[in-house]
Amino acid sequence: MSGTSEKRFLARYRAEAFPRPSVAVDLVILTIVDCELRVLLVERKEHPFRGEWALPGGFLRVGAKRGDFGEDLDAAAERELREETGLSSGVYLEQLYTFGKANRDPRTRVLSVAHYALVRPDLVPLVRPGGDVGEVAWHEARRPPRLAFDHREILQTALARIRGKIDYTDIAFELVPPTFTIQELRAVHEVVKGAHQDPGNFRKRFERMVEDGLIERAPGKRLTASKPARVYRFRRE
Amino acid sequence: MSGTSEKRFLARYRAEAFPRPSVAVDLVILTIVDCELRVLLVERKEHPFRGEWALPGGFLRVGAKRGDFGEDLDAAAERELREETGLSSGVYLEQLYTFGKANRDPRTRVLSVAHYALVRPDLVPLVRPGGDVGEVAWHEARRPPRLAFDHREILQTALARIRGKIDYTDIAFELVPPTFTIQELRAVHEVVKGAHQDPGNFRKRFERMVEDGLIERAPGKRLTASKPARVYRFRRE
DNA sequence: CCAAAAGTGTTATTTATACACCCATGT
DNA sequence: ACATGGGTGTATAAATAACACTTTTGG
Repeated sequence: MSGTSEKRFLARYRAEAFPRPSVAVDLVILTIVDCELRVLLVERKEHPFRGEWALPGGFLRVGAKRGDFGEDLDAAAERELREETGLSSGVYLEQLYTFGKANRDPRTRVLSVAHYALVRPDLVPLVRPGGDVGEVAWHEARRPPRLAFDHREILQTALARIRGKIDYTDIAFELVPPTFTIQELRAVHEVVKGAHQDPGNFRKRFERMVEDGLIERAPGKRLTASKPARVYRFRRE
Repeated sequence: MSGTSEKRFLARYRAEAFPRPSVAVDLVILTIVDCELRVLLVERKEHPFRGEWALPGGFLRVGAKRGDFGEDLDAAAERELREETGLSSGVYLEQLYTFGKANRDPRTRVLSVAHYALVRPDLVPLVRPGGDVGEVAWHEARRPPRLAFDHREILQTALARIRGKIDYTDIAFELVPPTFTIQELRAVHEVVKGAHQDPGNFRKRFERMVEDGLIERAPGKRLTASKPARVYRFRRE
């Protein structure tokens, strides 16, 4: 398969012949706290956009030496997530879109391969902003402050994505604790869609998921302001 | 907004400090001919994978000089599409996914920002493979030949994408001529989903789209092997 | 007792699925 | 005349939506 002429070609290949873009991996890290969608933002310590809020992210590591090509793209996203939150597992992470307007970064040509992450509310207290950065905080995802670069557009794209996926995928379960009540799951749908969900009708959808084996009863009850509610858990296959 | 300290920072910024990946824009160009999903492939003239089939594509153009940052990512995709097919309008083009395994290209680190395009069957005869390349041909998308790089995975991803989108978007209309019969649109659904669609039931869905103003009657009839069929057209808003 | 939220039920409308059948046309 | 495929109808099941109601708890 790999003939000698191909080997010779590769040995002679000059990778530096053409200019290349930098590639950033930016993260839209979302959670729900107090029935509000929140996004994790960092304050920029350096130019450009110094002092403004931005999505956490970093550059894709590309090996410098021959034979070392660096890290996989999805590994870079996981590394960034770990660096920014301290969380290394139990977080849903998915590639979102690649943003590539030529002048989106004033420094040089930078492509942003944006990803989004969904952090369960029970993990939020464990989030430990990574070492070197300055201010890090959760903000209202729907009313973010002024954002650096095209990060506002990236955020909007992420919100549109989860809104579109919540009805036919399992992502809602990434935004509730390991055990949850019907109302808690309904609250997730309401927050993500930004629309009221009828409790009775939602219950029917919920019960269908139980029948289908997607959800199962969990022991115990959840104490609320009134009548305690039954708790369930998502059955990961 | 852009203070003098920021201007100084940008003036001093050394873009070449860290190694960068090459960024390719690869295209999954699909059409339907004779009730079969087809993908446009090119034969590689150079190493690596010389002589094997591959998705058409090329490198993102990044400006070399300061102040010239090159072309937008979506402009690059359109340019590639034009170069490979000669078609400059009337073709649906959408970003698919960015593939970034570190060793997906044996030459050097190359990210592939894959896009997919849908070419209406009436435009297929107008396709003029661009200048310099060698063999170019339509292949069965479901049974492609051996493909270079990770292009098989990219193709599969594109097929999965259109399968998932055909029921709740307008992409089916990108795979029929400007005017079409109910059966022609049904054939598109059957080919994309790979499953039989009941003619009577599909007609009901179709009629609902007519009521909703999404589709309208077009003058004339389509001659078939038997009774001539009514033709319709998609109403672009 | 009472407010609040959990949990249940009713009905109408729309949509999906399976399938039987009529009708116009070219050969 | 007849096979072919266009065009139509019917019955059932299931999903969606609007909304009224009962029950169980904490205060």
